Amino acid sequence: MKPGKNTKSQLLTTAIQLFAESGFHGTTVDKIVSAAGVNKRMVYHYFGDKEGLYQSVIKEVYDHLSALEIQAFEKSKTFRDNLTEIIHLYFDFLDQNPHFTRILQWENLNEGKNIRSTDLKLFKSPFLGALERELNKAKKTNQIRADLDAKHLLISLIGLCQIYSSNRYTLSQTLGIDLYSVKTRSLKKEHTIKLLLHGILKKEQTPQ
Amino acid sequence: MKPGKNTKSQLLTTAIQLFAESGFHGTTVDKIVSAAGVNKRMVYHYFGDKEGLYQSVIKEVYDHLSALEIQAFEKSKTFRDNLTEIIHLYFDFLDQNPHFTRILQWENLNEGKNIRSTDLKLFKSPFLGALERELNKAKKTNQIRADLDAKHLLISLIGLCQIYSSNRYTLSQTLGIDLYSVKTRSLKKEHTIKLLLHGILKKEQTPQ
Amino acid sequence: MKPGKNTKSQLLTTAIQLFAESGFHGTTVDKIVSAAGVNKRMVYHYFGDKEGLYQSVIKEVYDHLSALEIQAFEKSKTFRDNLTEIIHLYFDFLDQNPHFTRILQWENLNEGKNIRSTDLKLFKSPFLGALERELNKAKKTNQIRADLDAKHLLISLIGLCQIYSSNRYTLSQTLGIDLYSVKTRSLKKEHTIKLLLHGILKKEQTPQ
Amino acid sequence: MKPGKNTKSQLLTTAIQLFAESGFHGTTVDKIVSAAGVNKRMVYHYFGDKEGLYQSVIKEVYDHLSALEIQAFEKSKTFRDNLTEIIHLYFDFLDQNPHFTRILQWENLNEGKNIRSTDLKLFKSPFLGALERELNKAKKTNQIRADLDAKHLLISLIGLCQIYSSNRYTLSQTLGIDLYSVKTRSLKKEHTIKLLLHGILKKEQTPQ
DNA sequence: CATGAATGAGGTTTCATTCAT
DNA sequence: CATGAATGAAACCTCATTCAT
Repeated sequence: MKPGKNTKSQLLTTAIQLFAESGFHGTTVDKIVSAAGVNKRMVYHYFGDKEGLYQSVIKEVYDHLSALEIQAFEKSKTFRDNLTEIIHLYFDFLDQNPHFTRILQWENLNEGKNIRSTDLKLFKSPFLGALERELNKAKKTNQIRADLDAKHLLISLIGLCQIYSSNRYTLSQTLGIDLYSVKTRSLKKEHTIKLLLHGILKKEQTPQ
Repeated sequence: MKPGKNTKSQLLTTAIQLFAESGFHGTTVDKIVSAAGVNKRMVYHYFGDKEGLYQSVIKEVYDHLSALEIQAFEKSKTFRDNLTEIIHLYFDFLDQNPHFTRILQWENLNEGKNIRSTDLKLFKSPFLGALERELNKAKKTNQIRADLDAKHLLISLIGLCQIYSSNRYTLSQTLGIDLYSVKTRSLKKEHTIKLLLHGILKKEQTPQ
Repeated sequence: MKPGKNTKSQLLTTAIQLFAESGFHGTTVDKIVSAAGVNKRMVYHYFGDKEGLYQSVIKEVYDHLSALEIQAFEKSKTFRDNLTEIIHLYFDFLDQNPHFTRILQWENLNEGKNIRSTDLKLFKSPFLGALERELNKAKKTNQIRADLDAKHLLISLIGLCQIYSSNRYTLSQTLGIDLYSVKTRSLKKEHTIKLLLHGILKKEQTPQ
Repeated sequence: MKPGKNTKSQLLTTAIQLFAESGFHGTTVDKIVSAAGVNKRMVYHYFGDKEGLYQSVIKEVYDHLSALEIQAFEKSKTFRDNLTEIIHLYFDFLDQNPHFTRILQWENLNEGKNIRSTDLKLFKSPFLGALERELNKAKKTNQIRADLDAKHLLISLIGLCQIYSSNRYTLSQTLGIDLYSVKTRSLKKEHTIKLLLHGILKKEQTPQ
């Protein structure tokens, strides 16, 4: 293993963590290099400047997200089970990868400046392709409403799942409940799955 | 009008705008006072420090949000119309008050540090009370699923609406569509209302 | 009682305390007016500026010191008792007026800038006159060494007494004893009186 | 010589001078770096903050003082000569190291805040050990009073010598003499030595 | 490839003082 | 006589970045 690679990946790993925690302006190069245990100069050697490091972080996050698609829609059979599965998958992903989703939120607040300026142009949602295929199949077999648009449905799915983490603190405040108690964790899945299935499936397919 | 009040409110207004745009760390006191046209010292006179100003901004946002409840669930009659109305209201609010919703998102990323440290403890969601009342009425008349929980439903509603603005830039990127074109603006409302109504209403009540 | 006088004296009292504690540069006008409970503008009204207030403080301290002379050398009879008395007096004065002696120390460190620029030119040590008279009497009666100079003796007396308070903290550190324990308080008096009496009196007058 | 060491020691040297002249609050970081000819950032690089620099200065002063003991009580023979020698030494030290003694005085006025917070805990007076040894010898040979305590004697010695510099300006003012004229410089030594010797020695040992 | 020192611009905050009423 | 708002200079400190080795 080349020693340099180690320094670079160490920087990237630490930067993901710190940028996720505090955003671009809330993190300093000093904090990153000190947490990573590498020399400050190395940031400029490997990434040009702080912004270069940040963009590498964004790219890393997107690459990580891509891996999701591979898992989705592979095991289950019926559309209904597939949708159930995907919601579980997405909730679990959000829980297990808070760094990555936080980075996306910072980036959205920064108005996507860094997404546009990188070579991520071609990136597609990891779910979209799979969802479109499944949706078409289900429409043909008359299982779901015919007017459903895959993109909007995907947006809704993401919104329904992400809101629990993205607005975790303000919702806790205004609703007076802890969104991350064990109890709530299973309740939110159940609620979301039911809502989506009822919202999508034709009447005769609707679960009790 | 007292002379000092003007300076203070000028600072607050400008701070809301700039904190909304760039977050706490992305904004400088210098930028704020220069945009507000007041002396820098006044920030410390009225708000203690930068963080005090930020907390006043948060408080202002919450106070503004409270005004929403007054409008909700007042005009329409049936539950179905009421829900439709509330979604329109919420989408419109998000569109018309990007500053306020952005502030909340920054604050969520900051892990709610400032929400907790202020005297906003007693704040309740402006919609929750109204939604709970409507939900109970609709359950009694057998219009909706009996297992629906008002808080989770509210979370879902917020998630379905907010995702279009909160993830505007990453979604545009990954789905390849402009979420704020005129066409999409009406499509998203239509889609969301249908999804929610189907998701909630009993089968015989479901719209075609 | 005029209300203005009250404000002025309130400022002066508070300023003595704060300047004594932290010196000229360690104290702010804001702290003084806030502790005094008066409006900031009043400092400039009554004293011109911060330095004017400081000089008024110095003057107040000197005036206070003058009152000492009245007490000294009045009650006792023999020179020996008189000297004993004066040392007691001086130690007690230092203990009871820490503010005043501290002010003098700050001023010495400031190289006497404010002493010289005020109208304190004519001020004399409260002890010097009395000491000179006593010394002359004692020399004539052959009680003490003939080569003693009143001024140097006074300096030594001040030095012997003041060192316990002026170097309180560094001495505590380097000698490992608390200079302000009850025990030390009487020991230091005893020690100093003996040292001075032995140092001054002719052999046949020396106490055992 | 390492490149950085130079900047650090340059800062320290300049800081000793300026802190001695004007105290902690009377000196600014800007003045120090400009006088030292180094970049302001270096203060924070090497010392953390202004207070860190100040504490390093205090430590430097103490370390410097330690060097005194080596010289004391080495050359002369009799106790009387030794005491004479030590007073000369101390007066000379005060004259030659005004910076160091002033720093101690500032620190005493600051109530020893920085002495206590550093690792100077173990520091001992450079004179105390030597003085105790000499005192014991002299007591055994019946040269001095048996009731003399080394610590109080040391305090008195310091007080007798230091008062000329510590109260230089107020004494000049109130006694009307220049304490630093050539004439006074030798007079004060003579006076102090005589006073101390008379104050300590047994009668038959007392000088004429 | 790696390091610690160095830099200058700019950040937040505090100061003594003055203004308007 | 008294007040709170306002001011500009300057204080302490931090930033991203570069230099010299």
